[in-house]
Amino acid sequence: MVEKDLKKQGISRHDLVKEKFLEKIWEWKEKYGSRITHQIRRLGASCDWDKERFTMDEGLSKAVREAFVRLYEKGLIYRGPRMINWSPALRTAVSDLEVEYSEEPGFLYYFKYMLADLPGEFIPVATTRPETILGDTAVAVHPEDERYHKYVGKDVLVPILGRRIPVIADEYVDRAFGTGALKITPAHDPNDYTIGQNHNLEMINILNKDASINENGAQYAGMDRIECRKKLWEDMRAVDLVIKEQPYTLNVPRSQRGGEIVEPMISTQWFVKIQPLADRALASVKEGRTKIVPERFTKVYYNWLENIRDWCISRQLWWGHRIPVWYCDDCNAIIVSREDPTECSKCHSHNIHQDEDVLDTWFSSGLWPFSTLGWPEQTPELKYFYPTAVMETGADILFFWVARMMMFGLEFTDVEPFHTVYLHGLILDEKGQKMSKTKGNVVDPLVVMDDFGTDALRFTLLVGSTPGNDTNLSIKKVEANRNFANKIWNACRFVISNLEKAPQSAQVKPEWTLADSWIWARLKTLLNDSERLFENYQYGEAGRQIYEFFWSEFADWYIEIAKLQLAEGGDRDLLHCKYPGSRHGCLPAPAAPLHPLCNRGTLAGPQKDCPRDRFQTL
RNA sequence: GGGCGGUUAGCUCAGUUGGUUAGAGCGUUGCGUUGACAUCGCAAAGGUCGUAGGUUCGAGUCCUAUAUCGCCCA
Repeated sequence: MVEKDLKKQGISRHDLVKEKFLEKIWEWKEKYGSRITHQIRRLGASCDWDKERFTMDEGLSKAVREAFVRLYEKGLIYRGPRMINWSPALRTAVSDLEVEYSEEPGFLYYFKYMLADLPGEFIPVATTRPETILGDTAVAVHPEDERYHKYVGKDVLVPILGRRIPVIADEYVDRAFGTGALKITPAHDPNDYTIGQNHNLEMINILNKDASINENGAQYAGMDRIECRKKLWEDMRAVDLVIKEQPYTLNVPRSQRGGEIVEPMISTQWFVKIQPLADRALASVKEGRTKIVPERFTKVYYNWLENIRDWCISRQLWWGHRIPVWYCDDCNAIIVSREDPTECSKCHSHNIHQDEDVLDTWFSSGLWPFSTLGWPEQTPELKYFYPTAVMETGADILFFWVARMMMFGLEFTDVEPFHTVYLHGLILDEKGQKMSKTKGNVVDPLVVMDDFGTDALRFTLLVGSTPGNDTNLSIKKVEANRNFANKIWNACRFVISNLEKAPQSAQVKPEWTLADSWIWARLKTLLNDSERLFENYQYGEAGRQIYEFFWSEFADWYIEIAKLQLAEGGDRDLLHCKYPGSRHGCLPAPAAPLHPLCNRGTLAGPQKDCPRDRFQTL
């Protein structure tokens, strides 16, 4: 976000010195961080605000280091060249999860791979990214493909560059797709990378960090990849290597943050060997120690963990937790340490420097349930608050966050961080589009609360949807619920004012009328039902039933009847909280289950007009 | 390619062990109300619950197929 703001002013992060840039980020954090907490407070969240934590806090940094070092010592963190997703604009690696794919129109380019030693003969090959030809190190065909069988083991020539590369046979090749022959660019395509490893192919990186062509691209060096695609294709056409272009729908990988095209590249990065962690996280849900609500998400969770790949945790950014690794400039030792070292642990040289990279933000977030409580110290807070009970979060970060908390929780504490994960859907804008800082279509809850009140918004958000399903935020709905909040308020006023008029001390328990008995029975049923629904995480249904009861039965009927009863005079138990020993109170009763749904009306409102104890009869 | 979700009243959506005339909000129509509430009340119109089969005494709810929209993963 900060980089975007700067971009509007024509500044890139790389134009600023690092300190200046970090300063800007802290400014942003102060501004928006406080706005977010302000929103949450206004929504009436009952939090212990003294325990607020921020990812970059001192205590969390300590936990991050501890976690990194432990994983490293256990052999679960390693550094090495691997296929990663490279974001050219941000100039950093991003994880698989941060890449989104979009279908876009493009072309399938057909061209000739000339046989090196058989003049005039060629293998036709199709590709969607011609510029990657510069990094080709093989052509693959299916082992049983009769068309190309005779060429396996021979060499072909890379167009323009003239490098000799082998023709190999691999069952991965789909005979029906394109020409049935596949060019292999192990350094710039994940599938080719796998094939390249299996066949011990050379990997030729052809891209610089800004996705321009590097020196391996010979005369194309320095061109942007898209420009190179055009130029190379023209040059190939000039020497009769082009067969045809065919319109084709591409699946383009784009960065979730910036939106620009992500390039698969070989790069040296830090990774977490994730399999052992994933196995435990998987087992605890399978064996029921942690439950996911709604249940259908367990399948999604399984599927992800069962097919997980090592997690690339290093980012070439300036903001974040620095990787706690130092390199010795004299003996090349790698020092991984909880404390900043001053000398090389091997040769005691003082010529050491820290790894420039920072950690993926989700690395620290994954430690959240215990890093915020002082871990690795066995603090009283940690003992009391860990593990917690219910983790409530958006379904969209099941992988990013929930799965990582599960994995890290089990790895570092041997206990699941929570017994239940409740996933809500997304609050979408009126058109059903995801709200995001990037898109700028965010509806500020503060504005909605100014217009309709906190309770109206709370009630709408909690009641207006069904677990795990997305909700379009409709102002009409907020308006309707504002009317409900108003109804509660007025009903409360009526009851309270009549309580004040009632005899101060009724001596005998008054006779119940039919209406009294009816509303009491209904209330008991409602309380049972709503409690059951709350326990089953069906907040929406609970809210609807309470709404229905309060408005259609309590307000429309009981209060109307009560008016008649009051007019007759005498003691009426349900409106007489003051009767000694009475635990009945029809107003507070429906207010109790309403409290989590709209706590301004049920707490702040009545409290103002009426002593608190009247609302504690349940 | 695999998986998940939606498809219910004019609009936006509820409806979780299958059970009497399928619900709400908004909108529409009519009537009413000067004491909790006009940010209101009462009433009405409006639905073959995507389609086609199946299971069952009974299906919006379960099964199979299919259409269509959306999301996730590869």
